Amino acid sequence: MRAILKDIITGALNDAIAEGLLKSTVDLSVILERPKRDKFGDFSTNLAMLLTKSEGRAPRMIAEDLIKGITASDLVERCEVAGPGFINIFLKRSYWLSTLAEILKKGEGYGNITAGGNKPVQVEFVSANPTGPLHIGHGRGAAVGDALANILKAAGFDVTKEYYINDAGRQVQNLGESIGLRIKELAGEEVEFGDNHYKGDYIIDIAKEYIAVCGTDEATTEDYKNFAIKAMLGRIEKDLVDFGIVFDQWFSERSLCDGDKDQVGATIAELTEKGLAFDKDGAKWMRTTDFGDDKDRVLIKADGERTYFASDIAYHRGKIRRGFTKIINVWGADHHGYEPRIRALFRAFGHDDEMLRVVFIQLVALLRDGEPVAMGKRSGEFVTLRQVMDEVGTDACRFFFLMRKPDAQLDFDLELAKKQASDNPVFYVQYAHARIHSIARLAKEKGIELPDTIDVATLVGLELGEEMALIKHLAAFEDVIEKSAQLMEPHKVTFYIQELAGLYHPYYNRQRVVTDDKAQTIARLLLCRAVAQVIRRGLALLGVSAPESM
RNA sequence: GCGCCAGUAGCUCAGUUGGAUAGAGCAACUGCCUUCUAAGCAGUGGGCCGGGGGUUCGAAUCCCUCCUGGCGCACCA
Repeated sequence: MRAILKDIITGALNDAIAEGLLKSTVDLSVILERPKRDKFGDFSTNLAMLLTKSEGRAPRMIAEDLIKGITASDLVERCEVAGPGFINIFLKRSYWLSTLAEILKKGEGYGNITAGGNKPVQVEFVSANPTGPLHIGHGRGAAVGDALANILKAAGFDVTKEYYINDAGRQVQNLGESIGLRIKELAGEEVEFGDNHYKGDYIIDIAKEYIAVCGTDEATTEDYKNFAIKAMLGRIEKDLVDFGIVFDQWFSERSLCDGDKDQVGATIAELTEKGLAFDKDGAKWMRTTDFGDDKDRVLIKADGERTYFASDIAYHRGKIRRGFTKIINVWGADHHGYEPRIRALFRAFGHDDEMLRVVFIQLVALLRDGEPVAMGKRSGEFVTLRQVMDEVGTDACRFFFLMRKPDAQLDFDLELAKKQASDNPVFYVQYAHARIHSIARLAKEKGIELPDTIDVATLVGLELGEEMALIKHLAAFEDVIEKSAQLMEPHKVTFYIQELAGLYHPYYNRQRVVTDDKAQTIARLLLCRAVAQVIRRGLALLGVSAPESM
């Protein structure tokens, strides 16, 4: 739709130039916006104001020369110059009705656009260490990552969702040791835990599982570690599945340094060859400062052990090699200091680091009736995703995680999320959907049949201002998806469907859909169907269900 | 000290290639159920867009500076 309008305006511009009214040949990309006020039209452009410099004339005069060509289009009802030189465009009602017909025709596919050009994109998210259960911070990352993946898919990208498993290195070593200690303890031995050991109850559970499966024979920390990683990942995957998230790929860090195909070693060797790695103080470093980092980074420590960063350069190198043209990492905001070195890696290997996009997830502050849940601002770290999910349900949980832009701290009120009233946004939106289905059921009972083919004539019964407002909002859905994908901000979809529900409820309250006026009833039923369809699709992008009755 | 993110209505937040009178939800107050779900709707009040400079026809938006808050500055992951 936007494209059609741009064509109209560009056409008007060219006409004006051809007639000698304008002289500018500057290639301006036409900026179209949806004005805040109805009286400013369905769309407006500031093109004339942008041309003042090159034309050397007042913007309103330039605008006058442009509106002739715009008005000539048969989609345009009228077109006027306003304010400092805006061109406000009003489209014909028939245009909007045909748009609604189009939306209905596309059905569930409405919302799919081609902006992504089918380019392969990877979204890596959650990637929590398999050393403990997912907490609500991970949950927010999971909700954002998954919604982002859905939105990018709708925007026409070829998306792969990936979880990076940190199954190598110190942390999982600590995990193995922790299990070993608990097993000894269970056997009645006196044990002492170190600061680095995991002491949660889940460790005891896994220790018991180990005994049940493998017996009490002497075993190595390596055995415990491998068992525990598997057990933890099983729990994490279960949490995620129950949260509605299924990954395309689980990528093991360990697989990057498996003996014969040691990609970490190979990547380090390559950096050394390029002169980008050097030895200092008994350690091997990467010269990340050459690529914008504020200090160089250690790859291999003086004790011979590799750093996490060493694995990560091999991992990201691999992402590029796997052919992804856009690489998205969803990280906790506390990792933002890590971004420059990863960016450095892209540039070190001659890639445009623009292909990397890191989405940072801010903390979640859990509240109950407005009061902080646990002491301390990091309460989110101590509450598991499972607890919250079980308490408020996955729908409310996911919706709440997506109500704010990822990089803004989020207040999550558990009582509000459970509340079945209009001040709970998730219920507000779902309720609009359920109401429409309720009407549809009534219509069906009354034997009202909807036509198979829908055109403008079918919809002429829609003539109220609030009906046009609904249609125009429906028509904006694809723009929202494009923008949301482009900026990697799923909350735009959340806001959009809240607005849509906010337009629908008053309409429902004021107007009756099923009446004795057959033609009007059918038109209104179709409008309702379109609203339900878009709400359902929007909720689906967020990973939230759309119940047909509540 | 340096870096990143933020500061918009009482609260939580939208507002992103600079646009017209800065928006929404909640909370508060006042109304609305013989009618498709009142789990809803209508109305009212509410703002030096953190402060100060600058850029220009125009700034919440861009630049500089200061203040405040969060986070990060490992041979941890």
